[in-house]
Amino acid sequence: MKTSNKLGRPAAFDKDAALDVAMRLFWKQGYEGTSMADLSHAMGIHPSSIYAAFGDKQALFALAAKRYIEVPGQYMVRALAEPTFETFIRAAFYNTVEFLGGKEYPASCFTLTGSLSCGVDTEPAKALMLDIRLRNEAVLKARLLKARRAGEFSKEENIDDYTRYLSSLLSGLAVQAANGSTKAQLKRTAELALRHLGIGLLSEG
Amino acid sequence: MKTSNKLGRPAAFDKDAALDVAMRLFWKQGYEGTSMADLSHAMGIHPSSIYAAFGDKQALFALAAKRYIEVPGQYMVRALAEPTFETFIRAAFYNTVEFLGGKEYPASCFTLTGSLSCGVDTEPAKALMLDIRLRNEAVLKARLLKARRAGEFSKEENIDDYTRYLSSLLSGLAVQAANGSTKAQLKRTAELALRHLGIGLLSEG
DNA sequence: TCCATTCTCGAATAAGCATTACAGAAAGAT
DNA sequence: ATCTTTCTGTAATGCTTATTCGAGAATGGA
Repeated sequence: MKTSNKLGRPAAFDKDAALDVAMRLFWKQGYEGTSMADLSHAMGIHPSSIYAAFGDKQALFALAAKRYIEVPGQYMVRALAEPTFETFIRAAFYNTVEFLGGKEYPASCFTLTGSLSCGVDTEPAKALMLDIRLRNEAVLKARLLKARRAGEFSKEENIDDYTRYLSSLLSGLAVQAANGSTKAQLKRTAELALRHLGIGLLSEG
Repeated sequence: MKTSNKLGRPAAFDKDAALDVAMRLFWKQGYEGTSMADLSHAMGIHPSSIYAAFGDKQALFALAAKRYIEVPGQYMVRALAEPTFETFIRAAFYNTVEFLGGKEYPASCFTLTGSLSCGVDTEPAKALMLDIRLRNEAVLKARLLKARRAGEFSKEENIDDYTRYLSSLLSGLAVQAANGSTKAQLKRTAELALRHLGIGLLSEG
């Protein structure tokens, strides 16, 4: 597993690039729909080298999920950098539309397509996806609390309820993407959501 | 496959009851996560009897999906019976919350957990789930058109966009249910959605 | 009673699955 | 150049998968 070792034969493949391929395949086909043979073929690495470099299938999936969070999943973190509550919400929806409707990655969201349901013996994968979804909700909630402290968010509103509502709106967009919505359609759906939230339209994109 | 035949040994199991069990298992574990051995065990029928009665796994899944539409999936059809647009929307959200939060069936929606992603050789199952989701959107759209004709729905609003927005709101609730939301939490999320749609609160339930 | 039909059940099939054992190859260190 | 370490690729592992074969059991009709 050590990559910084100078002894021995060097690996013939780029570990990050291979992990990126695995992430995309899990994203597209889900944990159960992706076999080690599929992965070996797509990554261009023989199975035993995959096991040597990443561990077993579940470990590889966990690493793919980690990469998902750190690379494409950063779209929500970028929205968090927005200074005000309103610009944050707008950026959250805008970035989500870009993310879901873009061509660089499979449509829909890794945390849903990765494993929404599964057999009893692959539940760790499902639990991992659930964990990420709940973490994202926690991040959203923290931002709402910050907005409340800044006086940008009504004290009448229940933070937990509003968090779940926002989360469900964003998940809804992910399902729309899985349904085949184009980026333009996703954008108009997001615009409707923002309008009903009482927040202005998306900026150009 | 004929059930109305009077000749030969009669089946030792109730076909409808067995199909109901299969539906619930596919609903909970998804197409790929459910093996024929799982089904055989849960249905209490030996594999060859399943093949004789329902055909192969994909055919059984299709029959389970048909049953889903005709029995638990009727919650949206019941909402369609509401006389006005506003009572329809309210009933749609209320019934969805009852459906998702109830204990009779697995949490979340069959059309998502059944197969949202899959390997290349099980794509018919995914396509079937997508087809049902798109049919449900079409039903929603037809109701919106009716509401427009009745003057209950603004002519300014784009019907297709509004349909997709409603659909994404309801899908979002299904993901919330999969995330572990209780019925009470789902209800409050739905209430927020209705409030932002400009429609009154849910009636008691 | 005997026949025709259809179901049940255990066993078998062939393919695919995740995973690993092993032999050889490639590199840096000495 | 040799040694040690680590990677590569082939082939095998044992298990699970969906599906079917064939023998026996159960029924209604003649």
